Amino acid sequence: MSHRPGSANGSHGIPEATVARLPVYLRALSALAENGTATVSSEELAVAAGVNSAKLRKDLSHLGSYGTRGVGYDVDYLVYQVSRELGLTQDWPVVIIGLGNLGRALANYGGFASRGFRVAALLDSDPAVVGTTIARIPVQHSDEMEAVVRRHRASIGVIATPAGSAQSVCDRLVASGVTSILNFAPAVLSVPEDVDVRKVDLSIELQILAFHAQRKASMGDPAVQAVGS
Amino acid sequence: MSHRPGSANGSHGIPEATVARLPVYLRALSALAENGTATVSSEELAVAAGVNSAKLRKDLSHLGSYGTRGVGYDVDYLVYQVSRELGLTQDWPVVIIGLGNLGRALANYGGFASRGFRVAALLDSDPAVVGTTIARIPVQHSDEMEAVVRRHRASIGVIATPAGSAQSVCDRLVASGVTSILNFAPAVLSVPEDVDVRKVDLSIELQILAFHAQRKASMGDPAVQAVGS
DNA sequence: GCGGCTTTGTGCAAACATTCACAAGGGCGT
DNA sequence: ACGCCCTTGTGAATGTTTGCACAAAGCCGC
Repeated sequence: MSHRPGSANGSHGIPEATVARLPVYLRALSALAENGTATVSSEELAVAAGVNSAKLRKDLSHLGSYGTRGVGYDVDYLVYQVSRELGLTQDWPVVIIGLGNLGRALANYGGFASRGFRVAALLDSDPAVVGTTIARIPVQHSDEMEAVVRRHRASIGVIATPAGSAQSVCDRLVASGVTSILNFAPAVLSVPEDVDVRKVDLSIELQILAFHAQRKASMGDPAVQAVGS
Repeated sequence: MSHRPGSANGSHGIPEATVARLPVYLRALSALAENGTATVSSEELAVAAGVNSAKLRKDLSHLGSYGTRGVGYDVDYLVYQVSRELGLTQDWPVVIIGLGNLGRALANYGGFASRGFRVAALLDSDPAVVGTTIARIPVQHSDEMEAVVRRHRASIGVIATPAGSAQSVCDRLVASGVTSILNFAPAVLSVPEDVDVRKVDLSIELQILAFHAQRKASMGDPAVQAVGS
């Protein structure tokens, strides 16, 4: 990720940790709105989002003073403010590259389409897949990448290829003008300063779980407890 | 996630931020090992893992002094040490619940099986899916969850159900003895202290990308620059 | 064996994030 | 209009993470 160190807390800068939580708040708020709830306190929203209420208040305070003391936050208003801050009031065309099992699942994923994201095009290099239709969208050949990206004005690319092709696909996305990349391939991507990469990696998550699971398992183990003391 | 605040840097505690990076190092190391590389310097490994070399050295120093000054790290030895620390020298049976598009992709995901993780069982509540076979594994009914979890001694559960059923599936996993959960459903799960939950959520990642993309877009926009100054 | 070259491991300071605790402020009943 | 109660917004304290910069330490050639 290319975040300049000094740029985090500048004149209008929202801390990275806060940005990462805003989508969670937004989801909780949307659920409340659908529920018909008009206002919500920081404590209630914090519980729904699974965080501490002081943290939630500080996070929201970075967006502005949108609450009313003694009352709480107006749900609809806050949904709008958070959406706007996250840039979800505009349309984000997304291109998915790689339509194996995962890419197909992503293309069909409903939650994708909501909230301003729209799957604009699908690309793959396998001739057996090119030409087929997934989720009503035709799969085009990766060679068309640059033309497709420019035509759809896509600025977000999702890489769901095998690890081996991830970097070259990434390079071509960047060359086509994409500046935000969501990478599902188990590979470290190197990109220019101004391009953002976020990584989603099940294998890593499982390994982190395994670490904690092992620690929990060894807690009850007398041999290890003896060593630990 | 249920990490007691004080437990982070105890007697043998490895910082959470470090744990999250160990799998990345492990992957880079495995690639080097397959490549036939015998030793690697912190600088080389840091580049391969996409981090700063000082950070890498400090991370590794939490596991012990496994490097040789003036030389670097023995790749095979380090692979072993990191694997052991992460708990990957043992077998982790995993149960996947929910076999929609995503669950199916996960069940078929090859990288899953490597590194000690083994898909032990598949569960779904849809009668149309129960009884079918995915990746050579029969899909059983969710009602069998407790029996299946106990029979396979599974301690890791993967939730790939719709958001609506996630909490109830989670509760039943916990009741069956699962203490590590990887949640793909867009929902906040509430669990007891001793259960670890990690969340993987595309929608959130996309929203974070959108935030930064919007900021980048408004940087070049004269109107916004004027307001910023 | 010794000096020079290289790379690790780490003390320290700065940056960042979390949490507490409370003053400031707004609504509501009287 | 006033005072009480409730909840926000935030200063200050604490904890965590990062990154620099360098001393400690191993290898190699001579």
